[in-house]
Amino acid sequence: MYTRAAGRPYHHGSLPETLVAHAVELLDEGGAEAVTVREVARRAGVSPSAPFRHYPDRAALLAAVGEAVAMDFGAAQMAAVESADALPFRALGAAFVHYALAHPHRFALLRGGVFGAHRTPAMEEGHRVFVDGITELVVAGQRRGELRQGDAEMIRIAAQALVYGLSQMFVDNYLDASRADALINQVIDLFGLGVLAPDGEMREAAEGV
Amino acid sequence: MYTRAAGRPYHHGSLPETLVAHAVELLDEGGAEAVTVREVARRAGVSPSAPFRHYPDRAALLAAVGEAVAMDFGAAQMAAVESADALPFRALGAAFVHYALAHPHRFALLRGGVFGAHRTPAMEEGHRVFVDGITELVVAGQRRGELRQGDAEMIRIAAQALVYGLSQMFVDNYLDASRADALINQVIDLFGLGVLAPDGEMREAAEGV
DNA sequence: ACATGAATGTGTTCACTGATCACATTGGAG
DNA sequence: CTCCAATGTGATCAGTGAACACATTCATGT
Repeated sequence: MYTRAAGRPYHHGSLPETLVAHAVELLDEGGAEAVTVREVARRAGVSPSAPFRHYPDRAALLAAVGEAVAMDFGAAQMAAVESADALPFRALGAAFVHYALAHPHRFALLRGGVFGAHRTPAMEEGHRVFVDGITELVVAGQRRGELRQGDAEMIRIAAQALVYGLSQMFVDNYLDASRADALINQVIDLFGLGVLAPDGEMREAAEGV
Repeated sequence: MYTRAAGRPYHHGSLPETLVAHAVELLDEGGAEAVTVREVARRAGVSPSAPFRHYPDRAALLAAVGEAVAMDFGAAQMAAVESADALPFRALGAAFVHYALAHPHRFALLRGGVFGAHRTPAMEEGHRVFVDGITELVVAGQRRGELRQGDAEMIRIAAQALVYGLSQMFVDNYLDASRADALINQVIDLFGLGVLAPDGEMREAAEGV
């Protein structure tokens, strides 16, 4: 049973935003499966069916949470690339992994949202901007002669996969989070130079293509 | 209400295995969340509470599913590395991504299982063998002068992150699965050579460390 | 051969969840 | 000031994980 608190007026005023805020809270506490419509309603001090006025179903609520989280993530990435005097790639990669480490459950949601198939139209745009920005950075690096020539899009994808996978490994406790910084730097260095031995036959054969 | 089918004997005989088999079926059909204890019981033709005799709770059943899937995955990886005459890394990476593409839901489960924090003791051993095998391959490559010197463990982690992230991107429909083979090869090539331009200043500075 | 205890399956029940719907309340447009 | 659309409520439904007492069967020792 639910009975409205005495003080609060019948109409909440800004329920959608409040719901999302509490949902993010629950997400951070116990992952997506802990985000139950009822508990969100409970925290908002509202009846169990009230959220359905604003979100057709639980998935829609989670999608709204995904959008909110995506905004926050995007802002963090922007901040990182701007505060980096040099080596923007390293800064971006580190910021990406750090966000995943700081908010593992948000990262899991982003995986299915921003980077997944469940992108809402609103997120589509932000994501495109983000990705295009990175590709731009790659092209600029190529123009300066720093980065290898070739399909910039493909280079971006490889870099993204690397950072993405590294983040996931940390989140899954597969790697020791306390060694995160050192590992990130080593992995990025390796990605810069390549795993093939310098002056080795294999490298020269591959380079000669 | 549930009533036992007329023909079947009271005791099933091999319920645990049957339950896991049906659970894997459900996993492939609709992901982990589609694996409900009741539906598994239903398919096994057994009462809703029967599974709890063999698995203390749903999580334990899913763990058993994880083990079964891990075996299958491990076998696929072994087969790939053995059938590869040369370039075992490429074969391994491709097999990894292909498994993820063929069984996206299994891959998601493995993420939290084999590669995650929820490893059962039984999986721990298999995983160790797998990882040690890869590190061995790296060390062998270094001895032959093919691969760059340095911490073999770190090289393994980087390669794993790359393949892991690439798999996830395909699974999440972030990348076009029909272009998988070409992309895998390009990304692995890039990982071999490194993204820094050959004969560039940045590479020489980094190499000189 | 047979009794008996352990293992396994059944039925029922509970609390919780997502979802729906008729109804209550209220703010704002006219 | 009235009425209506938006918003919140309460009750209810089916499906879920889980616990429990009970039923059935298997296996083991004598």
